[in-house]
Amino acid sequence: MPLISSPLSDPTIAFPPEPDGAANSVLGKVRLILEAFGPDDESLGLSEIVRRTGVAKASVHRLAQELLQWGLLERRGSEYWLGMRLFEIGQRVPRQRILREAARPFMEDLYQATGETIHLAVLDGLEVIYLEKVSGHGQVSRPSRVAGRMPLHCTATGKALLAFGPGALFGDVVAEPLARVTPRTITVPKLLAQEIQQARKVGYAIEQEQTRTGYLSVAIPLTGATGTMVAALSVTAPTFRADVNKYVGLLTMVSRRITKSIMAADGGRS
Amino acid sequence: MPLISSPLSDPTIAFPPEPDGAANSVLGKVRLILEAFGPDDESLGLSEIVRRTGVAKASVHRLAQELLQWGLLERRGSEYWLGMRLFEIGQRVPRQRILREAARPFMEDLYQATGETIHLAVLDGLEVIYLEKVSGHGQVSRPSRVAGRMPLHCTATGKALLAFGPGALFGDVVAEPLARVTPRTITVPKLLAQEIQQARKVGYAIEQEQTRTGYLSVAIPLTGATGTMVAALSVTAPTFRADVNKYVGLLTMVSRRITKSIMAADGGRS
DNA sequence: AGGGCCGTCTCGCTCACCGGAACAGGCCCG
DNA sequence: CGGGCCTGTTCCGGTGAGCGAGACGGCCCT
Repeated sequence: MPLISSPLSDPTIAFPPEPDGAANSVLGKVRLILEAFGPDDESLGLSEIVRRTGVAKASVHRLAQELLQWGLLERRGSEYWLGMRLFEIGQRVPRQRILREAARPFMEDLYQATGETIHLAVLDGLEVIYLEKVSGHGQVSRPSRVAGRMPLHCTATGKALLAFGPGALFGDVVAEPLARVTPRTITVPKLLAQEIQQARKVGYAIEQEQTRTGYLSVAIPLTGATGTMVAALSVTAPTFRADVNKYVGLLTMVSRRITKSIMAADGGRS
Repeated sequence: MPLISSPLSDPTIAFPPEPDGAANSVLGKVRLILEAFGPDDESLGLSEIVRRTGVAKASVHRLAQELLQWGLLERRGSEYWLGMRLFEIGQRVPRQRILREAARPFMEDLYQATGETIHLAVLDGLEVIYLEKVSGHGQVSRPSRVAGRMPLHCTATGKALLAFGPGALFGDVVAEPLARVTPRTITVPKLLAQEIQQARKVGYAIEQEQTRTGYLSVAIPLTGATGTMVAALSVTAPTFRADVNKYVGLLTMVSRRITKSIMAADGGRS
């Protein structure tokens, strides 16, 4: 909303880089345009994009034409949509492609054996990001999404990553206050540290109604060729019918197989 | 390989726009850089990108820094990788997200009922592009990939799209010679037309060893809210154990359910 | 017919971008 | 050892790609 910090001052006097996120480079504008599309937006009109980005209308129009030609945007009527080519390029990203291709069939097995939701997640920044999800018809109100992000401290996959991932991670996470997601979410660093310690001991992480009331999750780490932690695999089930021991058994078995599969496919990196 | 058309001439004398596909806009360069990463490339060095794109090294370097900051590229050592944010943005593309989210659980059902590979595909240009794939551990040599492309005339999903998609499509496809993928691939437009006609009559499309020897596929169209064709769903199985009638039955049942599900979720568009 | 949206297009100024060239480090080979 | 040859990185002056205020026409409301 605040377009310019001080409307009276000559803009040339203001801080040249303009402290807000906007950039005056072409790429900066393109970034603003593409990120103007929220996770739930289907399409946006040109003026709406102008409103959200703060970029001049003529510029948005010009850049949109070029993005259209590339296929990063598509157009129906006078509405812009994120284009298929974005999906295509996104699927090439190796950090998700390799893991996903290796884990997919095993996630299928897990789903068949449990009938519950299976997640594959990796660490990105200080959050987990879901690479893949296998689930049935269960209709919860706000379901998790592929490529969706979640905090580390309230998810089973997040705890697994905290326990078996980079050592400095825990410190960074508790540096900021831990968000309360449900009444049972752990927001005290000390308690979280205990859980992580417990996870290290038993080899898996667990979360009960800390992400969604009525559900619990069990997660196990996946290690890459070098022995470094790269991802986590989890089963999520309604608490009333969850069988934690069963899940742990299945996950440990599958985890070994996936690790072996990754090492066979990938030479050594990552 | 041919760097400059005539190595002796002063480059400033050469055609200023350089007739090849390269663009002299920032976005054009960025496109070249991102598309320098082939489907199987994991990482590229800066010089390799320069070689593939033909963009000046200083420019690639500068743009790469900016892409790095955005997260579209990542870096380990001195190698560039396509970055996680690309995956994230790609998953927001509505044309795949909506369909995929609606179809996912049903594809799971199909897989459980058949044990065979299930594909979800849409039309993009004159090819099919796979939005989703559910399969087991079967290790074929060159497996299909999510976001991979295939010709329309040799795949079951492609024929379904030809039969129930836009009317002008067939003409565009046969305008160019039909590539032979296996010995059984149909390369004669007349024969293809007959198959399409047959598909229209029975309501599904079939393909036997026209994409891969030893395998057949059955596909069914999925219609959106407006009644327009939007996608196709298929079962692929080794010919020796394939049960076409069973697949047709399952697909027709599931197709109706997905269509209903899409209409419920999506208001009316697409 | 007026006011408010919308998308489109023009046009001269100017600053972001360009890219040749120089630089620093690693590796192999003579 | 030193001289190629390969990396990735940095500098810097010239310039044209990109910029955005503003004008314009179409559409839907009052």
